[in-house]
Amino acid sequence: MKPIDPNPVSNTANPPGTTTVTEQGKAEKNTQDPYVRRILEAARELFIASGLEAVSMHAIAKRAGIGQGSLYRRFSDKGEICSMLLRDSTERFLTGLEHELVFPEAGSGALGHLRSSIGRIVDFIEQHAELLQLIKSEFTGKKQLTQFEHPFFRRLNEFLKELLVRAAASGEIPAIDPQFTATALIAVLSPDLYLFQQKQYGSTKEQITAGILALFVDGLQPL
Amino acid sequence: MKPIDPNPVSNTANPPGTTTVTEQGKAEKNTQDPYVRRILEAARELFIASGLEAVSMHAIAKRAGIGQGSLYRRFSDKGEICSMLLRDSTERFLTGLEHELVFPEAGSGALGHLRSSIGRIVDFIEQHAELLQLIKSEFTGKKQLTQFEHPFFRRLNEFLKELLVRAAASGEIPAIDPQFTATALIAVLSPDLYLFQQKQYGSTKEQITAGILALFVDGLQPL
DNA sequence: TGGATCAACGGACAATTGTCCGCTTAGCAA
DNA sequence: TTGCTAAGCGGACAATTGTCCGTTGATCCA
Repeated sequence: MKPIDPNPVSNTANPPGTTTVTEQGKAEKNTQDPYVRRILEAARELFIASGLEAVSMHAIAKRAGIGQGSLYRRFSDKGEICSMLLRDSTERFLTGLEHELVFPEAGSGALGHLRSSIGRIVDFIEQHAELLQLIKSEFTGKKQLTQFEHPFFRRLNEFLKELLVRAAASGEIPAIDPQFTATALIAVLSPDLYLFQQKQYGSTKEQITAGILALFVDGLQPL
Repeated sequence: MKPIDPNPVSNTANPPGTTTVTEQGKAEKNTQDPYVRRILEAARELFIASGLEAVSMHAIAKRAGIGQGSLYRRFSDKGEICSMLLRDSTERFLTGLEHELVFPEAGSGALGHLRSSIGRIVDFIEQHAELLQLIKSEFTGKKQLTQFEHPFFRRLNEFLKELLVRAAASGEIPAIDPQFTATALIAVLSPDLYLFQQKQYGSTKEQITAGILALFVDGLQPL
């Protein structure tokens, strides 16, 4: 597909032991690359000015003062640009959730933890529904992937699975398939469903949260 | 957007009382229109020959021996063509489900009915996952809609809601929000999740069905 | 300092989607 | 039959996406 994008910082050989650059590492690096900054800055300005849909890749390249090819070398579609623009938010959000996995609040158990996390996730989805939706549609369109394969949802999936495993281990819920249940939870937490319920039935955030909790927390408690 | 497509069968004034043509009616009519038949036939042939993705609207028009404009007048995108190609299957399937709503099997109650229906829906999704997926992505791309707004999922939603209402009325499950629960069920039954579980974890149809039942049938039973 | 090398730049280009509009032709009245 | 009207056909066109390749400029060595 696209040629491998080598580390643009320096042409000298990599110091031993650092040859493999993780996806994460690459993305972090990108954010500091002034070239990438220009692109992201241009995109943000245009998005704010005209809305997400109205902005073309060509327009972003032009605004950033670079060619089409150069833009596509960094970002293979608009969804990837959105991903990067959301990166700070998602990173902070996921890190926060994962941090609590290491130092859980005492007292409420894994199921209580799940309950409060779902609330926070719904908050986050609500805040970023539109961008997340665009990320998803670009992502699934080009690369034949489902939303579940997006890095953000992957990490969320792992997080939820861990909570479910803990709840099962401590006997708070019966032994269900934690992998499947976590994915199902992601499906229900997706911006898609949120936006639909809101638009179609005028559901509030509280109603949606309650519905999810009834299914995935209360519903799982031992009979 | 596109000019209203009047009933192509006759130019004479409509008989009184039949002026409003339902979406349903329009679609039924289309299927019989030889012009539309040609398009669907061409599309089917090309799809079989080259796969869904590889076929362009232009190619379909060319194969059908008509112009681009004429093609777009009938079908605003590839997803709509797929919808129509699947129409017979979905119609038969939904009619079957809805029929049982009127004449339910005695003995198992609404919850048992829900259980068996979910099994049948998963079967159907499995059979048509690829086409349904394409329908969804085209649909959501152009018209800013979520998968839940597609006629097929709408009807499925209504069906599931009715079963949930009955189960709640007969005391088999607690009084949950049937509308939300039905939509959540759709989200979990979507081809997206099915394909992901299958591809990523090699899940079988039985495992997926079991996971759904655990959440939406067993999980809802009174505590 | 000068030349060789090569990564990466960016614009031109092909492919696709969806719209628009001039022309054809079917249907009707005289 | 002839002329009128309008439905709708279909190709040309604009817009967008994503790729390819000729060119540029930085780095390194002599």
